[in-house]
Amino acid sequence: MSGRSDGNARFSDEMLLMTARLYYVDGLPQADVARVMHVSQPQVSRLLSLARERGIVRISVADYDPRDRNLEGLLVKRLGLRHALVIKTVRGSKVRDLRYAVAHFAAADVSQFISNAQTVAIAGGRTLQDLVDQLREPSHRSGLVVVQAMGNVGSVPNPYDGLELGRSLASKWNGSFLMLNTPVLLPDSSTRDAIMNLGENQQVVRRFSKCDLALVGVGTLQNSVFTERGIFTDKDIRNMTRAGALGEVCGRFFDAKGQECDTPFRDRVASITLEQLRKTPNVLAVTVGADRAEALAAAIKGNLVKSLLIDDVGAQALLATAESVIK
Amino acid sequence: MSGRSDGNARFSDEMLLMTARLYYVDGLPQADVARVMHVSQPQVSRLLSLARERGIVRISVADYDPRDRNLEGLLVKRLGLRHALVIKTVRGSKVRDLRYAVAHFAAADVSQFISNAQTVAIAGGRTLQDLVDQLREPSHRSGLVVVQAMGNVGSVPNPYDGLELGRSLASKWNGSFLMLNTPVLLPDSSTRDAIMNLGENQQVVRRFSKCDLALVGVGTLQNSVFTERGIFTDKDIRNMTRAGALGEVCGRFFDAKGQECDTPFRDRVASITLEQLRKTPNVLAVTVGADRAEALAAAIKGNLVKSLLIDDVGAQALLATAESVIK
DNA sequence: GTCTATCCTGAATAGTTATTCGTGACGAGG
DNA sequence: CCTCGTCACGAATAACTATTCAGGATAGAC
Repeated sequence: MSGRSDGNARFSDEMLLMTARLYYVDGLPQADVARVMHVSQPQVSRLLSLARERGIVRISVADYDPRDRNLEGLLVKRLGLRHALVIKTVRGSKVRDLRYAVAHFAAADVSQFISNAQTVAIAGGRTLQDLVDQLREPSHRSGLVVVQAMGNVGSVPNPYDGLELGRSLASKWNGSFLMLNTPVLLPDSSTRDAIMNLGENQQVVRRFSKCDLALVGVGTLQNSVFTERGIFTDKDIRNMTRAGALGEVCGRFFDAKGQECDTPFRDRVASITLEQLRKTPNVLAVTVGADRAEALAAAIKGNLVKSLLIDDVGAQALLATAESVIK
Repeated sequence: MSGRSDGNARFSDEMLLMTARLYYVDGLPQADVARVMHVSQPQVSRLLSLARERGIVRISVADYDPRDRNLEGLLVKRLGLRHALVIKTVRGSKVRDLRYAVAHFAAADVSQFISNAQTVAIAGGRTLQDLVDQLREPSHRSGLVVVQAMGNVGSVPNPYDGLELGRSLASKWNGSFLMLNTPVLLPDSSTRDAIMNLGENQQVVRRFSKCDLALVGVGTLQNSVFTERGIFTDKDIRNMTRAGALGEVCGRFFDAKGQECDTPFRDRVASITLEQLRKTPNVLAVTVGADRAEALAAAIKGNLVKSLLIDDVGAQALLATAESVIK
């Protein structure tokens, strides 16, 4: 609790001021400033960052609100969402960049959600990955428990699966992480039950009912974890379609009303159940793009999803879909 | 007087704002900003400079006063100078960098002097060169007449001789320049008079009496135009010393009282006379360093110099010299 | 006094930004 | 419809800036 408050006290304000003036006001390159100040160019670079730090130089940017409050309001009002985060995006971007932008601009708000929670369930997905990457714990708080919401897909660990995301999220909040130690899809219902009842997994399953917050993606038939990783065949997809499946959350498929579809897969999935999600106070779906509109509308209608983080184009598509259903 | 007021109107403020936010607030490198904004990195660079231009980004530096007002006050008070510009400098700098710094920080103030003048005489010297290099005409004014205060030294044109400096100064103010077409040192008095009376040079000589402002350097015996260019021999210097010479202005040597020394050189010099300088309302001496203190003190005492631009170390030395003389 | 441990520095260089320049798009004039 | 002039764009690259690293200075421990 002694000195050490500021960094380098050895540089006088006068010196920093002169350096800053030459660089920022007069526009000299650092090498020229260095000659005038009789120091080396690297030192000028250091002096300048110190000057910024000490507030001798101030760079202010007019406020930019990355959120589309208008669309957010519509989503909350028309779909009954608890929270909506709609991020403005640039048209024509690649999905990869879109995900990054959405995650970047939403990070601060999502951090709030997380900091207010005790227990958080987390699924997988690339937008979720970007989001977790961008998160920074706002204050040095501890006690957060993160649980993996669904089993692992395939045997190759993947940086955007719940396992990695959960681990990363927990470490950022200095919290603890509980993994769900099982493949997401098991050969049959009894095996599934057996594995989920193992002592270690019971730790996790018990938490599924006690989460304050779940972070999930929402998939479509064409674009779910199973489809993407090649676990589903075309035939499987047709079967699912026949069963009325419109979307997927945590490996579980649901219909237009957000009710879980009764298919052979149903009881082989190791993940938080839709019923448990429904009982979770806040379920934040994180998606990007317009192609998930129907699935999202259904998930929201079924109360599987309570809050939404999405790009503005996706939000507009979702609203359009919801409207057309009402008509 | 039509459109064309601002640069690129094709970029929305929204876009600039977002770019600026990502770069300045979030600290992303331009390449990353480019991906998010779906443009190229060079475009981000352009967007950012446009954002600064439009005031969306503001970089402010606490005011830095490069002048030592305290020393200036002392100089004006104790030596009776009209104006004193004392520039703060960093100890240990090379003379080259010192000259640059002094010129840089004084440029704006000297520009004022020049803009207020009708006719300006200019001598040579390296600090003067740096000064002229840094000058920018403040408003687009015309009508300035610049005259070369002393003949040329040697046959190799030199970028810090009056010829070049005068040409450069005049062009910056969109004024006209009159050169003094002669070597500074002639074989004898009659040749000197003959050349100075040539029609073309008479144009210039006549102006010598009508200058509002003269920009000059002040030399010492060890360090004058003549010494530096190898025109003086050691013997010449000894002769000068014997004649009481302490300093030099425009090729003319003066003693401790600022009176011109009566030496063989005296009548062979082609330049503005000391008497003409005395009658010039403002003579700004521009020097750097402590070694000219005595010469400066004498020049000021003799009313050859009315104003002074100097570094703080030089100013202090000058004050010390002046004090010791008084005692 | 000697030995660490720590900190500071600038040369070298990795990393980032600004500019140049060739290309292609667009529009006015033929 | 073609030609020409103008302009904007981004690839290449020049210019500039930040960081790394190794060596030297300094302060404190013994």
